[in-house]
Formats: sequence, C-alpha cells, structure tokens
Amino acid sequence: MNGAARVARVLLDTRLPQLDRLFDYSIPEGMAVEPGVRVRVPLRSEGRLTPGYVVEIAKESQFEKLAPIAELVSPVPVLTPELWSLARAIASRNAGNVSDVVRLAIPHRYVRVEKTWLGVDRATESPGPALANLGSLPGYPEGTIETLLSPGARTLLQQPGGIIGEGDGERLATTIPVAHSAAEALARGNSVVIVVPDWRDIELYRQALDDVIPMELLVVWDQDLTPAERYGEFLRTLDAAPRVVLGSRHAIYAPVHNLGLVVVVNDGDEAHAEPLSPYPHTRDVALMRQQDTGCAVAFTSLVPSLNTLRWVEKGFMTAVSPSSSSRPTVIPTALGLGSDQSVAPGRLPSQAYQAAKEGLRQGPVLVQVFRAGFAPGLSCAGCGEAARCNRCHGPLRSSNQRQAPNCGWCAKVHVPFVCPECQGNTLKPRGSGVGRTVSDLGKAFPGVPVIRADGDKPLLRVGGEPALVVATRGAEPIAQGGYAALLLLDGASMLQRESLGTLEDTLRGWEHAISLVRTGGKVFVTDVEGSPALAVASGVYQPLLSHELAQREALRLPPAVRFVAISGPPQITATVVGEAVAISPDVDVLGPVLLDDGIVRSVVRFPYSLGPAVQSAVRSAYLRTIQGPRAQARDRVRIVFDTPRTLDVLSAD
DNA sequence: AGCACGCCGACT
DNA sequence: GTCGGCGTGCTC
Repeated sequence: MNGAARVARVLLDTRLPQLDRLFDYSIPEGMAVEPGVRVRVPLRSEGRLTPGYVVEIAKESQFEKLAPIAELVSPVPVLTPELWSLARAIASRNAGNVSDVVRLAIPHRYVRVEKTWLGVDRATESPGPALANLGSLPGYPEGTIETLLSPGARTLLQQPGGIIGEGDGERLATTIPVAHSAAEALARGNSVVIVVPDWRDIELYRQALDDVIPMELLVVWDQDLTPAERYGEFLRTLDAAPRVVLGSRHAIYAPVHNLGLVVVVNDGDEAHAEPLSPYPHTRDVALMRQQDTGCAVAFTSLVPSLNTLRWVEKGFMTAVSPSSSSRPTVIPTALGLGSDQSVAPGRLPSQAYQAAKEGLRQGPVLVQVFRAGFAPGLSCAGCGEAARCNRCHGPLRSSNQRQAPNCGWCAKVHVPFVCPECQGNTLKPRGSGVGRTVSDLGKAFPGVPVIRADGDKPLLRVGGEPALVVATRGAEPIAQGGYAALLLLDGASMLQRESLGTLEDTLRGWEHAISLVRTGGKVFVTDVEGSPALAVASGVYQPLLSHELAQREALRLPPAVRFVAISGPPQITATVVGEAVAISPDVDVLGPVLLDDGIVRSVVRFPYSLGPAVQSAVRSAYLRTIQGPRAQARDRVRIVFDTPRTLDVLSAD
C-alpha cells in the first residue's frame, strides 16, 4: 500500500452530450496510467465498458466510491495536454461535445501499427541531416520571414502565381513561400503544420517541401490514407522531435512537438469547413492553437478571404505581399449583346476565340467552366439579378411556381415581388442550363484534342502539347510549362449565385486558373463587367473585397458578425433560440423558415464580443432539451456556428 | 444510449 | 397480496 490512492479523470468516448464531462475512476494497483492514454471504464452497469481517455491524474475525488478503470487499452498518450485543451476550446466555441472534437483529432487505433511504432527506438533515431538555413523568403521584402515566424505572429501572406522551374523541377509559385517558411521554422527546431484544402494541393505542396526538407521529417496526412496508415502517420507526429505535417482539414490537430508555425492555405475554400459536429473551421482552430501554444499562424492565398481581410483591417493580422509579381495579361470581354448571344463558334466572344486559336499553336489552352446545376434559387426575369430579400438580403425561394416567394433566411413573404434593380415583378428559376459543354467547345476547335477534367474525372497534370483542357472550377490540371492561354467562361452566371460565398469563390477560382498560365500567356474573361472585371484585369482584389466587407458590415452579415444556425423541430428550436436572444438586444434572429417536414431553421446573429455568452446559452439550452421529459432522439436540434454554407441550404431535401 | 428505480393494472 | 408496465433520471 502506498499512501494516497490515485484518481484518474476520464473523458468518455461517447456521442452523448449528457456524458460529455469528466468522470473519476480509481487506478488499480500496478496499472501504468498517465494523462492521454486510452482506457476502458465501467459506466453504471458493471457489464458494459465504455472507451475513454485519461486526461488528468488527481489525488482525490469528490465522489465517495470510485469504480476502478477496467482496462488500460494502450500506453500511448494520444490525447496530449495541448490537444485536450484545444478540444475544450473548440467544443466551447461551437457549443458542441469535447469528445466529438477528440474524435476528429485522433484516428482509430490499430494495434499492429502501434506495436511497430513502439518497437522503433526513437532515442537513437538520428536528428536528420543539417538543414540549409535560408534566412529569408525569396520574392518577399527583407525581414518577411522574421515577421512570419515570430511567436504569436498572425500573417496574411499573399502568394505569387505562375510556374517556376522546368521538367521534374517544375513547381507552382504558390507553393514556394510555404515550403521555404516551413524549412526555416524546422531549421530553428520547430514543428510546422500546413493545412491545404484537398489532395491536389497535398501533391503540389509535397513536391515543393521535398525540395527543401528531409523526407523523413515530412508527415503527410492525406484523407485518402487507409485508417491504419492514418494512425501510423498520427503516431509519427507524436515523436518528440520537430516534424512538418502536410495535410487536409484534420491535419490542423496534428499533435506535433514544439509547434512553431501553422500555415492555412486557401482558408476561403469550403473544404476547410468540417462537415462533422461540432463543425469547426480550420481557420478558427488555427487561431485557437496559437492561443494555447503561442505559435505563429500564416494564412496564404492568391486572393484573401473576407475573414482574413477583416482581420487585417482590424489590425489583428499583418498582410504581406510579394515584392514583385509577373501576371499574364487579363482581358475581360463583355458581350454587350445579352449573355446568351454568341459571335464565334462555341458561343465564345470572337476575341477570346482568336486568342484561344493562337494559344493552341503554342501549347495547351485551359477553359474554366462553371459547374452547372448549382444552388437553386430565383432571379428577376427582367434584369437577371439574383432575387434577394429587402429585409435581410437572404435568397428568395418558392417551393412551386404558384407559391408566393419567401426569404430563405428570415421567411419574409414577398408579395408582390419588386426587383430593387429594375422594379420588375416577375421571377424565374435560375441556375439551370448554364455552363458550356465539352462538345460545344470541341466543335469550335476542330482537330484539337479536348481533355476534360472535373470532379468525376480528376486530373492532376497534362502535357505541354497543344490541347484544349476543359475543367470545372477547382479541378484545373497543371500544364507542363504552363497554359498558353486561358478562357474564364460563365463569369456572370457564377457571380449571380445568391450564396454568400459567391464573390470570394469566383475571384479565387479565377486567380487560381490565372496562376497556372505561363509567362506571356493571355487570359480572357467572358461576360463580366464592372468592378469584378476591373479587379480580375488588374489582379488587385482588395478594393472590391473591402467594399464587399463594408456592405456585410452594413447588412450585418458574416464575417462582419457571427451567427449560428439552429435547426430542428419548431418547439425545441424556438426554446434554444429564445435563450440566445435573451442575452442582449444585439442578438437577433432570422427566421424560422421551414426546411422540411416538421424541421425549421433559425439563424441567430450576434457581434463577436457576445460570442462566449451566446455559446454557453445555446449549449445549456440544448442540454436541457435533451434531458427534459419525453426527450426523443429525433427531437435533437442541430447547431452550426459560423458556417455560411449552411445558409445556402434552402430546403432539407 | 442503456439501465435502474419507481408508483399503478391483471395475475398465480 | 405480488409481477411488471415503461416514464423519469443518472451514469464516477
């Protein structure tokens, strides 16, 4: 017997919100338990065992009789103190369960993988070859690297476009500053976490990283890995030595040693929004990790997101741009005859058609098209503008032709409809039938091979030979030597989507395609006028985005304000919403709107300063709804914070 | 979620 | 008189 009995505080691995807190258990004699290890514990009934994680060891408990831990599942402390703290912060910000966050962060355990990892004697593992200390960030002003890597720094780093190097050494210019920053941080003994939107980026950034850091220090967290491989890579990041972790979304949780820098690439890409509860966004998780660790955080992109631009404008973040940039000539071509008129084969403006023909003599030509059949909605039959609510700026909808149009956010009925642009009264459904077909374009350029790349037929690279490459936005392959020309089609249709993300998505999509064009290549944007045309021609997006941000401020739309979408059965939804609204007159509600049979959605808006109050009110109201009498599983409400995409869902079917 | 504790109908 | 209905409440 050795004096004080030890008590383990255990986080249960369960989806039940009522159990999402710590439970005390006694530690059986001789069981080697430390914070972070996986255990199995009895819960109420002696028979069933529940998996969980020990998060701390205490001297005593306020409970009289403690059940003992039934089993030490694994001696590996996977739930590190930093991860535990991060999970709590995320759960609190999203009014969700800590255990749900832990489930996102820690992959499933594979005994064989773990045994192999435990078998490696890491004490004798070599620290890796000496690294070149680059000391500066090529292409950026002097001192940029110091700004970027200083502890606690928050940087918005604008990436250069274009293609660098030749043959096997060909790289996207966007990847270079990221790779160099990572190498520099690593040389200083720090770990780096780089989070990119998708597999395509993982491939491209991996190449750039391979050029400047030793392969054995690079860990790649790919969504495509098998679960066993994921666990192996997770364990590699647990090593007590610096690593560079490259991955999508979930890589933001990598429990690396001595984290110095987090890089979030293209934070505006929707792939950074976690689709699983509690729906955290990479952007927010990155800042929460900074809060815990004091690491530097950098957001990199060709076009800043409204969120990061807002931070820059508030002085919360420092913007850094390349000292010089070479951008291809971009020519917007407005048709002037009405959007469906065509003056050349394949419905292309003649100028663009000529440029494409010319480009095809020298190499591949990229055609970016808009994915057809997107967000349903209504637009004015007179002027084609997206139909919006004059109260909250939400999209109008109607479930059938005869039904009066109402707002998808606040449910206001618009009878009669009056278009704010042209005073027209007629609405038409929108979004169908846009987008040019591959065969259309093929006919316009007889004899030229047409290569198609989209979500169904993903393609990372194409050769340097002349070919017409037709790609949907986001699926553009890299062309060897860069594209000779680029046509950006359907710009007007993209900009007319009523979604909140429209402008950002469109600009980012354009600039990404432009970054794949070779030096001296030509770019044509069809059917776009006004300030978007000016912005894409000059490559200067900031005034346009600042203006958009100011509008969001005036309309009280994100990211100027925070919001939470609460959906579920009307009664329960109203209860939860009511708690939030009671906090302050600065909290207001849009809706409820009917989503589906018996399911409504309300959107609660609030200033950032009221975040903690709204979060805890929503959480406690939610907990009461599941505890209360006659609470059924299907009566659950769904709570999603700060995810504009949830507002695009106009109906649940 | 499970499972136990708890106050009202038909059974050997 | 007891066995058991599943309504409410707790789980270290």
